[in-house]
Amino acid sequence: MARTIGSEGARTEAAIREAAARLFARHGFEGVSMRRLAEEVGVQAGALYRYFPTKQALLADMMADHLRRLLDAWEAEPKPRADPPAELAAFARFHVRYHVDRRDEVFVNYMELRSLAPDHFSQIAALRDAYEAPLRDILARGARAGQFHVPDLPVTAMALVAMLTGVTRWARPGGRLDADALADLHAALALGAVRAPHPEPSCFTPA
Amino acid sequence: MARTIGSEGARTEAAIREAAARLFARHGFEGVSMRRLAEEVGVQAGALYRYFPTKQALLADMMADHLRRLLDAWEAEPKPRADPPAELAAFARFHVRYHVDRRDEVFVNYMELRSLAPDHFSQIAALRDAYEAPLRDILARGARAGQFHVPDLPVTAMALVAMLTGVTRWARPGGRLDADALADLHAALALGAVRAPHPEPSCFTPA
Amino acid sequence: MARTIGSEGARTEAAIREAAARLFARHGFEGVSMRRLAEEVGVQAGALYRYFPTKQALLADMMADHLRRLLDAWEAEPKPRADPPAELAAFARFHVRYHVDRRDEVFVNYMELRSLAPDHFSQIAALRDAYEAPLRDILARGARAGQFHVPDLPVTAMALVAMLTGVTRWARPGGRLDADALADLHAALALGAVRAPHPEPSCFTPA
Amino acid sequence: MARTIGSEGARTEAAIREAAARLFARHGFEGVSMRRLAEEVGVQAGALYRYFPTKQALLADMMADHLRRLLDAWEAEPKPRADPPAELAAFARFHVRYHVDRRDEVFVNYMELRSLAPDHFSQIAALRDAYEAPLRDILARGARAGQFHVPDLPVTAMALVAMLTGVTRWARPGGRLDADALADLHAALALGAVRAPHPEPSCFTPA
DNA sequence: CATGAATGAGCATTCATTCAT
DNA sequence: CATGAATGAATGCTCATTCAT
Repeated sequence: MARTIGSEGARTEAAIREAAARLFARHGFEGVSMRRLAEEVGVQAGALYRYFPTKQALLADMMADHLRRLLDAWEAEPKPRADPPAELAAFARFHVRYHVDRRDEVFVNYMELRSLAPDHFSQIAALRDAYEAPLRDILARGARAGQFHVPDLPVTAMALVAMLTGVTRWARPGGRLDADALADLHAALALGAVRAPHPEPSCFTPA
Repeated sequence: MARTIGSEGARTEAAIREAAARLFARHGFEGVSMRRLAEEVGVQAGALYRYFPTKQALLADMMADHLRRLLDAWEAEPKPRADPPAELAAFARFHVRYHVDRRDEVFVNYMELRSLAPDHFSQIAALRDAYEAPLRDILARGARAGQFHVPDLPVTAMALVAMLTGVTRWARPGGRLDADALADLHAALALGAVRAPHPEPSCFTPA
Repeated sequence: MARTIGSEGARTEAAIREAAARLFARHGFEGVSMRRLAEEVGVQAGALYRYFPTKQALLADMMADHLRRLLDAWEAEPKPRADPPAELAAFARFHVRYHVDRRDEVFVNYMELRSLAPDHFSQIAALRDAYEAPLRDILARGARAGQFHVPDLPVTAMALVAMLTGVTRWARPGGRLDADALADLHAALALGAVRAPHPEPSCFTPA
Repeated sequence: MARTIGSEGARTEAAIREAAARLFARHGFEGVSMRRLAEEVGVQAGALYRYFPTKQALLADMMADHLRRLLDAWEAEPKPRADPPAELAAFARFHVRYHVDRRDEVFVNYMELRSLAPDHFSQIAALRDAYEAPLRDILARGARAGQFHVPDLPVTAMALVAMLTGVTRWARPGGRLDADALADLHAALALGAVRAPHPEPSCFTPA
């Protein structure tokens, strides 16, 4: 019988990643043993080492993988251009929707930075910074245009990301609100947080 | 003859709490061994068990202690009354200042909930809920008064807490901004996030 | 490719059982550490846990195993029928011979009942009761036939077992008397202990 | 206020001995910690070391003490003289009654020999031997007089002691039979075990 | 591609014991 | 006479990892 493309091995590796995301999210990186992970996958512990040289490498790999897919997804997202408020809303909506759908991976990414050895850490930190760069750019352009009030760009960007990511701490699939509703609510909060406080001039000035 | 009040024992217990907060925050609860903790305190591992019956009990004790002191501090805080926007700003400023000054304890409290056994967990969850209750109350009153736009109260409260707490992830003592500056910046963001969007009527109505 | 049947694993497990019987008998269950046991077997302590999930389970397993083999051996023993004195002598001889040859296992079985958790305990107690049942049966039939004087059946059965088992406390292979001699001596004592006291009628009656 | 004769200290020491007998009997010497013992007595663990230099010394002390009191009690016991069967019955009755009333101490004495260091061990072994000497003497005289059938003196003595002591393994105060009933039953068994099998000569010889 | 057996270090916890007070 | 604090070694057990098969 013909083998599936990518063969057994590829399927096993995918199963390891999935199981690791689930277990690391629930019990923490240090709280999951290779034996437990192997059991979830349905192999012996030794077999995991065919796919990842160490437990730490598995974690770093998962985290980098997640961030790269996040960046790709943002690239692929249809986005408004040259309209910072619309862009910010789009970013917030995208961020919440993407994160709510991938709670486990996100949780691991945000919680287990401290479990990384220094060289893995800087690789991951660079990817995260790359993902947050467009947000800083949107805020900067909106501020220059007088649409946003951003007294401190880096702090504001980090505060918004913290708020938008916080949703993964409590949102559950099948909860009261679906991903779209959560995305809209958070987009409104993010937009409000930085909106320039006095659009009153609009009453009097032609501008 | 009576022992000196506050003798060795009390000092050792305090040292354990301090060292535990520091180490748990940096390496995670599961990432710190009792041996490592004892070394930091300057005793042998066995001595820790004179003060806390298990490692888990030490964690739960620290978390409950932190939350009780947080609740007490908020009680003691001079607060504006009957002015939701001012109250929200006060809450945000208090929260950021308190949290930035106690980064380790906060971090442990927000990260290690999953390390708690169920009964410890519910005790801690109740304390956290008690702390967030005044925020929900402020938002509710502000919304009723038309000062805030709060389409979903619980989600908004959690989003604001996530934003205000996020600062502990990156703020360092001696960083570019001091606690007061960070408090002001976050208070403005929080207020903006829920501020009712159209004060425009002021242009047209006499009100 | 299939592993050799009875490979390393099976040999290691057998070695653990043997070493455990020897060490538990000499130093008591609580007096033997898993490290010490592993050393005797020639492996690291952790390796023991591939074969027995806990130290307690190892003990219970050994005890149940011993009792099952004892029951099987008694089943397989050629026995006189319908002649209680001969049956009692056969039981006594069997018991002493079997026990003298397996001093360590017997000693552990009789001494370490208290080290068992309740569920393990009742399993072992049931097996012991099953082994002593035939003895009670022999005594009962002999008493009914007037061949034995048994004023209290359970007490007598326990007293006999205590006497017959006591030999394991001091008998050593290569001692003054071999297993058969010990068996005969104890059989005579047991028989005497319950023999109906007055065969005197033989003097006067023709019977 | 006048101190009780023997003062606090003597009472504490007695309490330690009592608690130790109870706990060692139930959980084994190695199964009882000095802390647990101290708790039972109502003092801190350190206080035990005022009375016994080590845990091992406490055990040896208890065991020697028990055997000395046992020897003294046998000395003080009113005994038949020059009538081996009556003497054996008296010994058996005494042994069972004394042992049933002091189950904990007896149990510890018989079980924990192996927990003794060599020098303590030989001291205890000598005392036990001294206690069993009269039994061997009775058997020897009875055999010489043709009243007993004793093909092997040391084995018979040990077998009888094993039988008579076995009662402590299951007898409970308040059980179906009281100490006297148990003593009588065991005396009859012991006597029967060694009684010369054929008193028939009495039929024919004037003797 | 995976197993089954094992290692050696480490874990949380408990121990008998000491000693200043 | 006793406590409260601590030690240092040991306990049962789990871990990430290795490797012959």
